[in-house]
Amino acid sequence: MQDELLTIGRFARLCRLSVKQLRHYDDMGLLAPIRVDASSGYRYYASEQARDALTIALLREMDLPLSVIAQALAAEPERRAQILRGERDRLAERISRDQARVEMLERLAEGGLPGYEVTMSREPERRLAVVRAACTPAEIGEKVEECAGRLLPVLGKAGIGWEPPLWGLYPLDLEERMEIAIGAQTLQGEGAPGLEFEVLPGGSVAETVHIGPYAQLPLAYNALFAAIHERGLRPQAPVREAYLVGPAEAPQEELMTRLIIPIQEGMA
Amino acid sequence: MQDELLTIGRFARLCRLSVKQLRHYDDMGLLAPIRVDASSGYRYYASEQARDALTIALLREMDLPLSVIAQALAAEPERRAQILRGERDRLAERISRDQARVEMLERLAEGGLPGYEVTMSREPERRLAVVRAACTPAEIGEKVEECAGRLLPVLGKAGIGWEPPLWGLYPLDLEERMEIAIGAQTLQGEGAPGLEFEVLPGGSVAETVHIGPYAQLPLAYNALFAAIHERGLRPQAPVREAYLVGPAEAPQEELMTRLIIPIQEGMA
DNA sequence: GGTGGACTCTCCCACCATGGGAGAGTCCAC
DNA sequence: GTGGACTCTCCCATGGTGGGAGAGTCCACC
Repeated sequence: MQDELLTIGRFARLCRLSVKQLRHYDDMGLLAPIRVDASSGYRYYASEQARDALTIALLREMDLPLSVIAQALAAEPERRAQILRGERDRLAERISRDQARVEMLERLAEGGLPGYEVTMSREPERRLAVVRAACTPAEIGEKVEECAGRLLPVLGKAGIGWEPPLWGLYPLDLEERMEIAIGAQTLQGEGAPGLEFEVLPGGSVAETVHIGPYAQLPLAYNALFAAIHERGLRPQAPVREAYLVGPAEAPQEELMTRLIIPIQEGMA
Repeated sequence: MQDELLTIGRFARLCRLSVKQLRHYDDMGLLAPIRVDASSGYRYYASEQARDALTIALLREMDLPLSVIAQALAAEPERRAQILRGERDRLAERISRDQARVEMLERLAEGGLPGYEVTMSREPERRLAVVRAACTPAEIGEKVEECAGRLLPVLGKAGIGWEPPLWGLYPLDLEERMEIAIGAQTLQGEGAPGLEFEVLPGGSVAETVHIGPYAQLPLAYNALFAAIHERGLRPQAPVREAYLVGPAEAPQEELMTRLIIPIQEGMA
């Protein structure tokens, strides 16, 4: 082992980092040189610091923020593993978001930006037996499944007949805490434990049909809202989805969903 | 259709964009309000602009840079599809990088940051018959396959016997244009078309064995370089990889690779 | 013991997209 | 006419890196 100290340039080459990076890491207290000349301000690194520097480079290549790297380096092995798993989860989430994005881009590139035929029409009044839940935008998928799984047995036990398709009711905006409902159209029935009834008013609506995975619904909503706002109309909550062909009946690519956005009527 | 103009706040709510965003898009010329009051500076948008604004919001959610969105909006449908496909490819690449990162993080979290046993030892001189190629870091995988696919038939045709394993020779740094070589140890042979011979000098080396996918090799190299530099030693190109268990013999998780970095000797 | 060239220092600015906040001005319904 | 909600412009911050200016330092070679 040599005790010679390394200048920043030499050390940078060893560790596959730029001089700028090393200076930055010094400034933020992530990796300080072992000695700093008081008069010249020159930074000197020891060979032993190469391990930390290489680790930093490695973790940066995995896209960990420097602040997290600092925590990880300072932490006990157990805590460190926990931090790394947290970052792994963060990346895994980005992967799944990116996958949805790739598919949407694919579709946009194929079909062009329009791609959806939006119809302005009228809907009859419908009476739904519904089950409600609160969730974040990311959880919608599971929550909808869960609600449907609660709704159908309750209807069965209560002896309430219903008419397909299943319906979903959603707020206009995907906020952090949103109220959703899954329902089935029915004429009879007067309420049961965990079951409510909701009457969807009839009237003007904008609608379109989306064929494909639910992850690509944003494309259809984009077309719908574009059509509505272009006409100077106002959408009205709740947005309605009718699951014409659901995940139980067909693969992802063949799901068919009717999207309906009610229009506020009687605007001055 | 109403001809009323919308203030920025109203328009922002319609399009799920923030006021700040709309102002920014105006400043950069991506989406200018249809009218700007000369005295007050107030921005007024038309309902018809909602389509563009929604499209911008949609494409931003897919992580397209604003500059690319501007291009896409201004381009003809054909060119637009081309741009979108380009962005799709960019995202797809990020996905595959992220997947490699996730697996490495997983491994780091399990095995801890050390995880590799680095040995300082001596290697005998070896004479290799090699095939060379130039590539970028991203192409290494395919290029190695390709080189191996060229090497073995040539050896066979020339009647040159060789001793497993296959070897790979790489530069110390993964640069944008790197020279790699794939070779097999052999005693006989005097050259053939597209075949060269290289003698790897014997001497001090640092080595370790990596078990798992090639995408996780950076972890092993990290440990190797850390060990080398910690001792104040200098690595010397080319880095050598011996493919003890290759992709033809076992699944990804069971690949076994010996990594050898020669050490510069006789340092003053 | 010079000297030249390579290195290093600190500072400031730029990227990208967005948000926060200050301080001033504007709109509109009551 | 007034209050409250809205809008304006400016500046700053984020995170990680790179570029460049202008000044200072190191060291090997002559």
